[in-house]
Amino acid sequence: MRIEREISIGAMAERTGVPVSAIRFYEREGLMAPRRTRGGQRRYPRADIRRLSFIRICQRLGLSLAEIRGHLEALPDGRPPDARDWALLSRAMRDDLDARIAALGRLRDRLTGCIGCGCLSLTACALHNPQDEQSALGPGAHRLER
Amino acid sequence: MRIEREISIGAMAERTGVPVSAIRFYEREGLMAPRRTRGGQRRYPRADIRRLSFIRICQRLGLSLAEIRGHLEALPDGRPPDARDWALLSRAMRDDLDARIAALGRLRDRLTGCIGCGCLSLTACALHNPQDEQSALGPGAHRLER
DNA sequence: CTCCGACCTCAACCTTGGTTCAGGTCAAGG
DNA sequence: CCTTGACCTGAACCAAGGTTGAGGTCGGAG
Repeated sequence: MRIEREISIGAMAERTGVPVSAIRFYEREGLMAPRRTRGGQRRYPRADIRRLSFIRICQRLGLSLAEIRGHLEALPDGRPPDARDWALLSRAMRDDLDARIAALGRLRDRLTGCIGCGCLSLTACALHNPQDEQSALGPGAHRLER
Repeated sequence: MRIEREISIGAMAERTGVPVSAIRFYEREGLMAPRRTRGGQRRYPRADIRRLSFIRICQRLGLSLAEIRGHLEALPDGRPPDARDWALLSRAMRDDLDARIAALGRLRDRLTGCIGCGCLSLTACALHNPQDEQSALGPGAHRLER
Protein backbone atom coordinates (compact mmCIF):
# COMPACT_ATOMS: atom_id res chain seq x y z
CA MET A 1 0.00 0.00 0.00
CA ARG A 2 1.55 3.26 -1.09
CA ILE A 3 0.77 6.65 0.45
CA GLU A 4 -3.03 6.65 0.43
CA ARG A 5 -4.73 9.70 -0.99
CA GLU A 6 -8.00 8.59 0.51
CA ILE A 7 -8.70 6.68 3.67
CA SER A 8 -11.37 4.26 4.86
CA ILE A 9 -13.80 4.94 7.68
CA GLY A 10 -11.83 2.66 9.97
CA ALA A 11 -8.61 4.61 9.35
CA MET A 12 -10.57 7.82 9.93
CA ALA A 13 -11.78 6.53 13.27
CA GLU A 14 -8.28 5.51 14.25
CA ARG A 15 -6.72 8.84 13.32
CA THR A 16 -9.33 11.03 14.97
CA GLY A 17 -10.47 8.89 17.88
CA VAL A 18 -14.07 9.26 16.70
CA PRO A 19 -16.07 5.99 16.69
CA VAL A 20 -17.07 4.62 13.29
CA SER A 21 -20.72 4.76 14.34
CA ALA A 22 -20.42 8.48 15.10
CA ILE A 23 -18.73 9.18 11.76
CA ARG A 24 -21.59 7.49 9.91
CA PHE A 25 -24.04 9.43 12.05
CA TYR A 26 -22.39 12.73 11.11
CA GLU A 27 -22.78 11.79 7.48
CA ARG A 28 -26.51 11.15 7.95
CA GLU A 29 -26.63 14.59 9.58
CA GLY A 30 -25.01 16.20 6.55
CA LEU A 31 -21.65 17.07 8.09
CA MET A 32 -19.50 14.86 5.85
CA ALA A 33 -19.99 13.52 2.33
CA PRO A 34 -17.28 11.01 1.46
CA ARG A 35 -16.79 9.50 -1.98
CA ARG A 36 -17.92 5.88 -2.34
CA THR A 37 -16.09 3.00 -4.00
CA ARG A 38 -17.96 1.01 -6.61
CA GLY A 39 -18.79 -1.42 -3.82
CA GLY A 40 -20.28 1.33 -1.64
CA GLN A 41 -17.49 1.77 0.88
CA ARG A 42 -16.62 5.27 2.12
CA ARG A 43 -13.37 6.91 1.04
CA TYR A 44 -12.35 10.14 2.75
CA PRO A 45 -9.85 12.67 1.39
CA ARG A 46 -7.13 13.38 3.93
CA ALA A 47 -8.54 16.91 4.40
CA ASP A 48 -11.58 15.32 6.02
CA ILE A 49 -9.48 14.30 9.00
CA ARG A 50 -9.25 17.96 9.84
CA ARG A 51 -12.91 18.48 9.11
CA LEU A 52 -13.88 15.72 11.51
CA SER A 53 -11.53 17.02 14.19
CA PHE A 54 -13.10 20.43 13.75
CA ILE A 55 -16.55 18.96 14.26
CA ARG A 56 -15.49 17.39 17.53
CA ILE A 57 -13.81 20.56 18.75
CA CYS A 58 -16.97 22.52 18.02
CA GLN A 59 -18.97 20.03 20.03
CA ARG A 60 -16.67 20.53 23.00
CA LEU A 61 -17.19 24.25 22.64
CA GLY A 62 -20.91 23.73 23.02
CA LEU A 63 -22.25 23.81 19.46
CA SER A 64 -25.00 21.52 18.23
CA LEU A 65 -24.48 19.50 15.07
CA ALA A 66 -26.88 21.84 13.25
CA GLU A 67 -24.77 24.84 14.23
CA ILE A 68 -21.60 23.07 13.18
CA ARG A 69 -23.18 22.20 9.84
CA GLY A 70 -23.90 25.89 9.42
CA HIS A 71 -20.31 26.83 10.08
CA LEU A 72 -18.98 24.18 7.70
CA GLU A 73 -21.03 25.63 4.88
CA ALA A 74 -18.56 28.53 4.88
CA LEU A 75 -15.87 26.18 3.57
CA PRO A 76 -15.15 26.09 -0.19
CA ASP A 77 -17.04 23.68 -2.42
CA GLY A 78 -14.74 22.36 -5.13
CA ARG A 79 -11.28 22.41 -3.57
CA PRO A 80 -10.04 21.13 -0.23
CA PRO A 81 -10.06 23.90 2.40
CA ASP A 82 -6.68 25.49 3.10
CA ALA A 83 -5.25 27.14 6.21
CA ARG A 84 -6.86 30.48 5.34
CA ASP A 85 -10.30 28.88 5.10
CA TRP A 86 -9.94 27.29 8.52
CA ALA A 87 -8.56 30.46 10.05
CA LEU A 88 -11.54 32.48 8.83
CA LEU A 89 -13.91 29.90 10.19
CA SER A 90 -12.23 29.73 13.56
CA ARG A 91 -12.27 33.51 13.74
CA ALA A 92 -16.05 33.54 13.31
CA MET A 93 -16.42 30.81 15.89
CA ARG A 94 -14.25 32.65 18.32
CA ASP A 95 -16.48 35.71 18.21
CA ASP A 96 -19.49 33.51 18.73
CA LEU A 97 -17.86 31.84 21.65
CA ASP A 98 -16.77 35.13 23.19
CA ALA A 99 -20.40 36.17 23.32
CA ARG A 100 -21.43 32.93 24.98
CA ILE A 101 -18.72 33.15 27.57
CA ALA A 102 -19.55 36.76 28.34
CA ALA A 103 -23.24 35.96 28.73
CA LEU A 104 -22.43 33.08 31.02
CA GLY A 105 -20.22 35.37 33.06
CA ARG A 106 -23.03 37.88 33.45
CA LEU A 107 -25.38 35.12 34.55
CA ARG A 108 -22.83 33.98 37.11
CA ASP A 109 -22.31 37.50 38.39
CA ARG A 110 -25.98 37.77 39.18
CA LEU A 111 -26.33 34.41 40.83
CA THR A 112 -25.11 35.24 44.33
CA GLY A 113 -26.84 38.57 44.65
CA CYS A 114 -30.05 37.27 43.19
CA ILE A 115 -30.28 34.31 45.48
CA GLY A 116 -29.27 36.35 48.48
CA CYS A 117 -31.81 39.08 47.87
CA GLY A 118 -34.89 36.88 47.82
CA CYS A 119 -35.96 37.77 44.30
CA LEU A 120 -35.70 34.16 43.18
CA SER A 121 -39.45 33.95 43.23
CA LEU A 122 -40.05 37.12 41.25
CA THR A 123 -40.58 36.92 37.53
CA ALA A 124 -38.98 40.35 37.29
CA CYS A 125 -35.65 38.92 38.42
CA ALA A 126 -32.95 39.18 35.78
CA LEU A 127 -31.71 35.65 36.38
CA HIS A 128 -35.11 34.16 36.33
CA ASN A 129 -36.48 36.19 33.46
CA PRO A 130 -36.61 34.11 30.29
CA GLN A 131 -36.49 37.20 28.08
CA ASP A 132 -33.05 38.32 29.16
CA GLU A 133 -29.81 36.41 28.60
CA GLN A 134 -31.66 33.33 27.51
CA SER A 135 -32.95 34.76 24.31
CA ALA A 136 -29.65 36.49 23.62
CA LEU A 137 -28.13 33.04 23.38
CA GLY A 138 -30.78 31.23 21.41
CA PRO A 139 -33.69 28.91 22.17
CA GLY A 140 -33.91 25.23 22.90
CA ALA A 141 -31.86 22.79 24.88
CA HIS A 142 -28.60 24.35 25.94
CA ARG A 143 -25.40 22.38 25.72
CA LEU A 144 -21.91 23.11 26.76
CA GLU A 145 -19.36 21.56 28.93
CA ARG A 146 -21.39 19.17 31.00
CA MET B 1 -59.42 31.65 50.13
CA ARG B 2 -57.25 33.19 52.79
CA ILE B 3 -53.49 33.56 52.49
CA GLU B 4 -52.46 30.06 51.39
CA ARG B 5 -49.64 28.42 53.27
CA GLU B 6 -49.37 25.81 50.56
CA ILE B 7 -50.01 26.08 46.87
CA SER B 8 -51.20 23.74 44.13
CA ILE B 9 -49.11 22.67 41.16
CA GLY B 10 -51.04 25.03 38.91
CA ALA B 11 -50.26 28.00 41.14
CA MET B 12 -46.65 26.87 41.22
CA ALA B 13 -46.55 26.82 37.44
CA GLU B 14 -48.09 30.27 37.27
CA ARG B 15 -45.70 31.79 39.77
CA THR B 16 -42.52 30.31 38.32
CA GLY B 17 -43.35 30.07 34.64
CA VAL B 18 -42.44 26.38 34.71
CA PRO B 19 -44.94 24.09 32.93
CA VAL B 20 -46.93 21.72 35.11
CA SER B 21 -45.56 18.78 33.12
CA ALA B 22 -42.00 19.84 33.91
CA ILE B 23 -42.76 20.24 37.62
CA ARG B 24 -44.12 16.70 37.76
CA PHE B 25 -41.09 15.52 35.82
CA TYR B 26 -38.72 17.11 38.35
CA GLU B 27 -40.56 15.28 41.09
CA ARG B 28 -40.04 11.95 39.31
CA GLU B 29 -36.36 12.89 39.09
CA GLY B 30 -36.20 13.49 42.82
CA LEU B 31 -35.82 17.26 42.80
CA MET B 32 -39.06 18.10 44.62
CA ALA B 33 -41.19 16.15 47.09
CA PRO B 34 -44.46 17.98 47.78
CA ARG B 35 -46.98 16.94 50.41
CA ARG B 36 -50.13 15.27 49.07
CA THR B 37 -53.74 15.97 50.02
CA ARG B 38 -55.91 13.01 51.03
CA GLY B 39 -57.07 12.96 47.44
CA GLY B 40 -53.51 12.77 46.10
CA GLN B 41 -53.09 16.32 44.86
CA ARG B 42 -49.71 18.04 45.32
CA ARG B 43 -49.36 20.85 47.85
CA TYR B 44 -46.15 22.87 47.82
CA PRO B 45 -44.87 25.00 50.69
CA ARG B 46 -44.16 28.54 49.53
CA ALA B 47 -40.43 27.91 49.98
CA ASP B 48 -40.62 25.49 47.06
CA ILE B 49 -41.23 28.39 44.70
CA ARG B 50 -37.66 29.42 45.34
CA ARG B 51 -36.46 25.85 45.09
CA LEU B 52 -38.05 25.48 41.67
CA SER B 53 -36.68 28.81 40.48
CA PHE B 54 -33.26 27.68 41.63
CA ILE B 55 -33.58 24.49 39.59
CA ARG B 56 -34.36 26.48 36.48
CA ILE B 57 -31.51 28.90 37.05
CA CYS B 58 -29.10 26.00 37.44
CA GLN B 59 -30.29 24.56 34.17
CA ARG B 60 -29.56 27.84 32.43
CA LEU B 61 -26.11 27.75 33.94
CA GLY B 62 -25.50 24.40 32.28
CA LEU B 63 -26.13 21.86 35.04
CA SER B 64 -27.88 18.57 34.45
CA LEU B 65 -30.80 17.60 36.67
CA ALA B 66 -28.56 15.05 38.39
CA GLU B 67 -26.06 17.77 39.27
CA ILE B 68 -28.81 20.03 40.51
CA ARG B 69 -30.18 17.23 42.66
CA GLY B 70 -26.71 16.93 44.15
CA HIS B 71 -26.58 20.62 44.99
CA LEU B 72 -30.06 20.57 46.53
CA GLU B 73 -29.01 17.84 48.93
CA ALA B 74 -26.98 20.52 50.71
CA LEU B 75 -30.22 22.17 51.83
CA PRO B 76 -31.59 21.43 55.34
CA ASP B 77 -33.96 18.53 55.87
CA GLY B 78 -36.57 19.45 58.45
CA ARG B 79 -36.96 23.20 58.17
CA PRO B 80 -37.50 25.41 55.14
CA PRO B 81 -34.18 26.76 53.80
CA ASP B 82 -33.40 30.35 54.79
CA ALA B 83 -31.34 33.06 53.08
CA ARG B 84 -28.11 31.72 54.56
CA ASP B 85 -28.76 28.26 53.16
CA TRP B 86 -29.33 29.64 49.69
CA ALA B 87 -26.33 31.93 49.90
CA LEU B 88 -24.04 29.03 50.80
CA LEU B 89 -25.41 27.00 47.96
CA SER B 90 -25.05 29.77 45.42
CA ARG B 91 -21.50 30.35 46.60
CA ALA B 92 -20.59 26.73 45.87
CA MET B 93 -22.25 26.95 42.50
CA ARG B 94 -20.45 30.12 41.68
CA ASP B 95 -17.07 28.50 42.25
CA ASP B 96 -18.12 25.59 40.10
CA LEU B 97 -19.23 27.90 37.38
CA ASP B 98 -16.06 29.97 37.56
CA ALA B 99 -14.07 26.86 36.79
CA ARG B 100 -16.28 26.02 33.83
CA ILE B 101 -16.04 29.49 32.40
CA ALA B 102 -12.28 29.57 32.81
CA ALA B 103 -11.90 26.20 31.09
CA LEU B 104 -14.10 27.34 28.26
CA GLY B 105 -12.01 30.47 27.93
CA ARG B 106 -8.82 28.44 27.68
CA LEU B 107 -10.41 26.26 25.04
CA ARG B 108 -11.39 29.35 23.09
CA ASP B 109 -7.92 30.86 23.40
CA ARG B 110 -6.44 27.82 21.74
CA LEU B 111 -8.96 27.59 18.95
CA THR B 112 -7.51 30.07 16.51
CA GLY B 113 -3.89 29.10 16.91
CA CYS B 114 -4.67 25.43 16.84
CA ILE B 115 -6.66 25.61 13.65
CA GLY B 116 -4.13 27.89 12.02
CA CYS B 117 -1.17 25.71 12.86
CA GLY B 118 -2.38 22.55 11.20
CA CYS B 119 -2.37 20.44 14.36
CA LEU B 120 -6.07 19.75 14.07
CA SER B 121 -5.27 16.27 12.87
CA LEU B 122 -2.74 15.51 15.57
CA THR B 123 -3.85 13.68 18.68
CA ALA B 124 -1.18 15.60 20.57
CA CYS B 125 -3.08 18.83 20.02
CA ALA B 126 -4.34 20.37 23.22
CA LEU B 127 -7.74 21.18 21.77
CA HIS B 128 -8.23 17.81 20.27
CA ASN B 129 -6.82 15.81 23.14
CA PRO B 130 -9.62 14.26 25.15
CA GLN B 131 -7.42 14.01 28.25
CA ASP B 132 -6.95 17.73 28.68
CA GLU B 133 -9.72 20.24 29.43
CA GLN B 134 -12.39 17.72 28.70
CA SER B 135 -11.67 15.54 31.67
CA ALA B 136 -11.16 18.56 33.87
CA LEU B 137 -14.81 19.33 33.29
CA GLY B 138 -16.25 15.86 33.57
CA PRO B 139 -17.45 13.19 31.15
CA GLY B 140 -20.66 12.71 29.27
CA ALA B 141 -22.97 14.94 27.32
CA HIS B 142 -22.08 18.57 27.85
CA ARG B 143 -24.83 21.11 28.20
CA LEU B 144 -24.82 24.82 28.46
CA GLU B 145 -26.35 27.75 26.78
CA ARG B 146 -27.23 26.90 23.23
C1' DC C 1 -9.45 -17.49 -6.45
C1' DT C 2 -10.49 -17.76 -1.83
C1' DC C 3 -10.74 -16.09 2.64
C1' DC C 4 -11.83 -13.10 6.39
C1' DG C 5 -11.57 -8.75 8.53
C1' DA C 6 -13.44 -4.52 7.48
C1' DC C 7 -17.15 -2.57 5.53
C1' DC C 8 -22.30 -1.91 4.36
C1' DT C 9 -27.55 -0.87 5.71
C1' DC C 10 -31.42 -0.81 8.52
C1' DA C 11 -33.70 -0.99 12.70
C1' DA C 12 -33.86 -0.96 17.50
C1' DC C 13 -32.33 0.93 21.63
C1' DC C 14 -30.17 4.43 25.03
C1' DT C 15 -30.08 8.98 27.90
C1' DT C 16 -31.72 13.62 29.00
C1' DG C 17 -35.38 16.63 29.45
C1' DG C 18 -39.37 17.05 28.69
C1' DT C 19 -44.67 17.31 26.20
C1' DT C 20 -49.04 15.27 24.98
C1' DC C 21 -52.91 12.42 25.47
C1' DA C 22 -56.42 9.24 27.31
C1' DG C 23 -59.10 8.12 30.90
C1' DG C 24 -60.33 8.99 35.50
C1' DT C 25 -60.60 11.76 40.24
C1' DC C 26 -60.68 15.96 43.42
C1' DA C 27 -62.37 19.94 45.57
C1' DA C 28 -64.25 24.39 45.84
C1' DG C 29 -68.07 27.69 44.27
C1' DG C 30 -72.84 28.11 43.58
C1' DC D 1 -75.26 18.29 46.46
C1' DC D 2 -73.64 19.06 41.97
C1' DT D 3 -70.90 20.76 38.61
C1' DT D 4 -66.66 21.75 36.39
C1' DG D 5 -62.08 23.18 36.09
C1' DA D 6 -57.96 21.66 38.03
C1' DC D 7 -55.75 17.75 39.19
C1' DC D 8 -54.18 12.69 38.95
C1' DT D 9 -51.53 8.51 36.58
C1' DG D 10 -49.48 6.02 32.93
C1' DA D 11 -48.00 5.48 28.46
C1' DA D 12 -46.60 7.27 24.20
C1' DC D 13 -43.99 10.48 21.75
C1' DC D 14 -40.28 14.13 20.61
C1' DA D 15 -35.31 15.91 19.68
C1' DA D 16 -30.33 15.34 19.99
C1' DG D 17 -26.56 12.49 19.69
C1' DG D 18 -25.34 8.56 19.38
C1' DT D 19 -24.51 2.86 20.19
C1' DT D 20 -25.60 -1.92 19.24
C1' DG D 21 -26.85 -5.81 16.62
C1' DA D 22 -28.45 -8.65 12.72
C1' DG D 23 -27.64 -10.00 8.38
C1' DG D 24 -25.12 -9.31 4.25
C1' DT D 25 -21.11 -7.52 1.00
C1' DC D 26 -16.22 -5.76 -0.24
C1' DG D 27 -11.65 -6.05 -1.30
C1' DG D 28 -6.80 -6.86 -0.55
C1' DA D 29 -3.29 -10.56 1.13
C1' DG D 30 -1.85 -14.90 0.21
